[in-house]
Amino acid sequence: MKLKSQINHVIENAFSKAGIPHKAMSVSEATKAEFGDYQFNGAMALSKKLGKNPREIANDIINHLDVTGLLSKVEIAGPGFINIWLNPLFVASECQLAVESERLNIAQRENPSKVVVDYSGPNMAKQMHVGHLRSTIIGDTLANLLHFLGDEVTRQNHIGDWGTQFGMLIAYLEMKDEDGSVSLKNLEIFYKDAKAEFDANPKFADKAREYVVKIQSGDAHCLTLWQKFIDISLGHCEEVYHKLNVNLSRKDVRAESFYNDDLSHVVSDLEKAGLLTQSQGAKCVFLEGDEIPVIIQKGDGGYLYATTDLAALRFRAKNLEADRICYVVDARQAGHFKQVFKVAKNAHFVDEKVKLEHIAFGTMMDKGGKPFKTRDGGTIKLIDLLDEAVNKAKDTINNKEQYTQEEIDALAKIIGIGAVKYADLSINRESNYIFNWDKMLSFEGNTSLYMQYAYARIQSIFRKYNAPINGKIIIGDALEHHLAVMLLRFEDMLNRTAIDASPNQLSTYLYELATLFMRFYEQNPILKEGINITEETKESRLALANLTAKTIKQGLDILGIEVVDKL
RNA sequence: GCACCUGUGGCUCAAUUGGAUAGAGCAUCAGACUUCGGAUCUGAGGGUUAGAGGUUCGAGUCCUCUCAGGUGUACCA
Repeated sequence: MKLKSQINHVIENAFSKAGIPHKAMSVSEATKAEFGDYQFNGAMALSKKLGKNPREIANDIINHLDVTGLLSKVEIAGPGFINIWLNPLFVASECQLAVESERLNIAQRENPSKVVVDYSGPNMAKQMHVGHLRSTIIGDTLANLLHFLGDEVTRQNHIGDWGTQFGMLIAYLEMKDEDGSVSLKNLEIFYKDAKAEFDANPKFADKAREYVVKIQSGDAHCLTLWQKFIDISLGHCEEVYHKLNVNLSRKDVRAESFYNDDLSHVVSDLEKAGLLTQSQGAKCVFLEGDEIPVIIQKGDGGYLYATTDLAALRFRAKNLEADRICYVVDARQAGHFKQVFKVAKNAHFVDEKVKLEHIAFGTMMDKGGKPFKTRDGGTIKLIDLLDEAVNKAKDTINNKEQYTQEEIDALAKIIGIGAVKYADLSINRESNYIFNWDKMLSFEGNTSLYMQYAYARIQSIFRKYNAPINGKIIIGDALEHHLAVMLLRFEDMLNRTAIDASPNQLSTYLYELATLFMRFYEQNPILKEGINITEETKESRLALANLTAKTIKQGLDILGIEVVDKL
């Protein structure tokens, strides 16, 4: 439920009844338990505008506050904070609605947006490495989240399948004279071998250059070779997506080559709009305030990154009719996107009201805090990282449950992949990322395993109980109240996370929720032998545990992390 | 040179976008088990939020300067 807006509504009513000629600002979650569940800090801000003492204003507000139903207590504290306690009966009945609802009583958007999320974008000439991890899983999480909230999401995998290097690669594939299934097993080696041949053999180099032109002009033989190469390379990526539990498939691929035919139109349309300037032989757009222009067409007639991006932006805005376009790309390209977005709007390729967002994430650093260099060979292939994570997870499984080898494999996959994803998704995406193998594969503290464990414990209780869980939720003590309010905050948090496109808000929430549940569970036993609680209390606690489990599962599901009933 | 980003306990990160006494995890130390699953829970120590000014009822958050690090900076993507 949208808890905040309900409380805000009550405050707004008090504002109008009290005759305060201002819009009420939103309440926020209380920073401490002793301050209640929510707090309203607006009285201080209004003090100057109204020429009144903030405590007086706060008093005015609470005197006109309709506390029936929703709230149980309000209090003025400090300079004019209004502390708000929710009515336990209201909290209980809302939790009840959530636990009985298919989607935890979370509303689908009334006015869904059409959102394009551009993420992953691997280069077909190379194997995916650890640097591709962030774009892939942050983008996937964002797409999952927006979809869950009811937006119309289009995932776009803007793969790099076009450019001069492909002439060399397909010429080499042809030389190898096989279908590629052997030679393309390792793209790094294939690329290196092709490059060596290119440097050593002038005849081959000529052919490679010739093939570049031929692909671009639509030569059937070369296009067949090229298609074969792309298929195999894309197959490698799909293997990674599958292991990563990422929702990207072929239908989401809209490659660079897709926009190729439109590039000349981009140039002519910019020309018509009077935005193009010849400079040093190239066709450029100069933007106000920028020293460096956006180069649209090179001196030799070739097109650039920016040209393709403009074509893609126009396609997404006009053909896909997007209201919001999110680019999940490394923060180092901030300047590029700032410029391209501006050009797209100036040229009316994209309507002014369309939101263009660069969902930037920090650079991958090594342990010494230096940027991870892709050229120095030091890259770790993504697929190897994932396999390592799964192997490491296998070692940590204490085989109390007497699993079969097959079950262990399945479990290790869920734990290991979850750990890798969570390690990444739980940190603020904008800060630089220190790549640390140990931390990434650790299963202690704030990791996905903690949430998975909490979930499994709850399922274990249900197995023991072995009866339908449909009791009534009653808030029995402060800890239960705290847990229940946390559960009701889920929807507000998801909406905030969607606006900011910051998965770490979701992971922080889940960790807090799981921690709170563990405390609740230690303090308030449910089925423990020898305890003396009423049947009502037991059923209420079971229902709260059930809602906790459902919420954890739903949250992890958005992050693309699976849960299991037994660990 | 110019522009942008970052700087929070020993380490890795939070901080509801300007709110009350800056919170977690790891590590360290001390507790709780014939476990409703110990992959857990309870507690302790550890901070002048890089530094100096400023704005205001109130600053880790906004402004200015300094220092340190990172990134970008015309035909690669």
